[in-house]
Amino acid sequence: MTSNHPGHVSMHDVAVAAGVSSQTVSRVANGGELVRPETRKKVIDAMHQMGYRPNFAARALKRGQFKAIGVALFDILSTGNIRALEGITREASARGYATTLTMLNKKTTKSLAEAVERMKTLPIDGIIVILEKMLPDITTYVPADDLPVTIITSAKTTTMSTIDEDQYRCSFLVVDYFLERGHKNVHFISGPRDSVASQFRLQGWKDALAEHGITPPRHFVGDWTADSGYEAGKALAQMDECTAIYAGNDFMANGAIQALEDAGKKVPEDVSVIGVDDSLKDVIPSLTLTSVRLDFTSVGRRALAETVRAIESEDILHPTRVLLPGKVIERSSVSTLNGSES
Amino acid sequence: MTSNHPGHVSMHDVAVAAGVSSQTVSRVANGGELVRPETRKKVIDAMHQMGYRPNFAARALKRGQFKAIGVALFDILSTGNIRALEGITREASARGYATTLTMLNKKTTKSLAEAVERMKTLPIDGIIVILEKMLPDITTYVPADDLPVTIITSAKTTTMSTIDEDQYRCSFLVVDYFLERGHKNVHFISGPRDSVASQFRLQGWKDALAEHGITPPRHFVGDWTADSGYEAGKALAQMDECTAIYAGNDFMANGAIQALEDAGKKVPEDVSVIGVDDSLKDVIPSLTLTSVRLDFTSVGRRALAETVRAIESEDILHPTRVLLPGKVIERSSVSTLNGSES
DNA sequence: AACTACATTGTTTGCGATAACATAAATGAT
DNA sequence: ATCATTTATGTTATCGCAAACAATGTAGTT
Repeated sequence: MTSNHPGHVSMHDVAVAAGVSSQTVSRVANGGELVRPETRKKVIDAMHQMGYRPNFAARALKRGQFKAIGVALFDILSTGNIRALEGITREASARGYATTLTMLNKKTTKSLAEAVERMKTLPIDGIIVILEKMLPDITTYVPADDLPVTIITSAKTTTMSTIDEDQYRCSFLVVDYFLERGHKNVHFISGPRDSVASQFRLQGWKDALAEHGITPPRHFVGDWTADSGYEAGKALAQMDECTAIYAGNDFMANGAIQALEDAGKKVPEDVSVIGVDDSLKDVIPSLTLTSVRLDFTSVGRRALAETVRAIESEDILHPTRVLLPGKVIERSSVSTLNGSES
Repeated sequence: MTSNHPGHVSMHDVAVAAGVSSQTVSRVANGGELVRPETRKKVIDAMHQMGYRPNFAARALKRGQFKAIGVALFDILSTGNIRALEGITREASARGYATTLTMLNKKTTKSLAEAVERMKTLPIDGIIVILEKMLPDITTYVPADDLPVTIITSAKTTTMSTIDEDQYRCSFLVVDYFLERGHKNVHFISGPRDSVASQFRLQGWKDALAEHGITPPRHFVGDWTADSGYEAGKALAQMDECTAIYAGNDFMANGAIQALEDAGKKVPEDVSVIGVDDSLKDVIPSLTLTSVRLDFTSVGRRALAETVRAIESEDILHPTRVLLPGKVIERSSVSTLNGSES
């Protein structure tokens, strides 16, 4: 070892051991063309024997590329974000990219901008931001153009590529599902106001009902927890005209169901309920809750694919906007009412 | 820009613009000592104006250090693993380290060894493996000595540092909690056999009972899901002597409770239940389930701290083994029996 | 004035890998 | 046999940064 980094075996070391030039070692290391089989074998043997591993920094310095993507997220404990992260990591690994994680704290556009700047000093070629929370002024943030940035959010912006579940259409899925089964109206328990997802679903719910000439009733605002769903459910149980409840996630749906049953209403006989996330399969035995499954893993995969596309493309690409549709997973928390049209 | 990496501004570029040598720029960039305030200002102005950011690869090549930790995990969807990952990432960020993620697929020691080898080509200075699943021959795997490896597992090995929740003592916590409240025996619904956590908890449960001269009853083996807990609960409901159930996680506990209630037994009046993970707070309204909270976030933090310690220490450290105690979060799924000693 | 001590800046060098070019050996064509 | 072509290998230069060293300047001391 001639290096000043103790313990590291360089190409030159291998070259000396194999009796060739370091360029030949380089060729062998990179799936070399034009190396005689015997030479190759000599080099490979020397590599193994000396425990050679290419130095990432040197390679990156020469190539100007890291083969790595930085991922920034605000909240790692939410189901959707983790699934997205999983999708990103798996797709990245399949494409030979590594994934570097950064946790963000404050949910402001300024902190996002700072985080992106900080990430640019990291060994990465592109950035994916998982932005569940609403940043009202996200549209004003224009990233520097030297590193592709993809954002997982439903918020609209024309300066970066975005991708997400189609939160807006998710509400149409649910509303139509209820209406097709004879329900006359759909009550909504939304997530917190600062969630992008919530805002789009709220609008979608209103629009979906409006499309059928139905006036949306007052909606409830929860905080994603079962307890907040329970509160809403308690109030909804008093409203006799309420036959269909659309909850922003399964936790709140579960809370609402509990409240309904505590108030003597049966699900789905008296009131039908649909949640979102399909997250309770393992948690509740013989689960009956019908739920919209949003495929966040795919969102992650697509986000990564888009980022890599931008990295590997020569010229600057137009920002794209992709929205993936959800899917109703049918169980038995929805009943069909008499006089149904379908 | 003189570089062949289009868009990149190098120290030299800044140096020319500021009318100094690139070494002076370097000094300013690294919290420079010995630079005259005016010179520093000139340089900083030039940096900002030109949008200079240090090149990570070059810096790493020179320093022989990446300031990054690789994290390998088999399963990103389990609560414990995510929390551990969160702890690692936050602690890393606080210490100026980045976190690079790798997903493993097959749960064999060989695949672990391969993954570690592959990770060594990444820009990282140390490796943390989150190893929830049992690898029977983990003790035989000796990592190469050029990169510190810390493993999050309860399995014992003398070749690497390990850290985990004290799964074994977790059972003592639960058993003692029940016995102190007058229960004469404790039934156990364990997780799957290939889980390290399960194995240690099973042994702990047996030993804790034995310490009080109690013969452990037949235990049930679940798969972490509520449905498997329900099955066990159905059987346990038939056993009149069963007053206390220790479930390997909250999902199975929840399933068991459902089964007990379906069989006409009340919780906690007839049967008391304790789960592990404290993971249902947001999921079930007015949660009553008493549960052991394992602080996986701390495990992650400690794992990172240990890895960094090994990296930054000059000489090779002895592998350490750390086990963090859990804590019973009291709610109301446990009743005190008549004739209790305490 | 001569000298020391230190503050400030510049120059040289090399980290490890590889692109670009140069050279040498082997093969084929006429 | 001679020259063109291909194949196989070596040489040089460089990516951007920072350690080590060198060179200057400036202030304080006697």
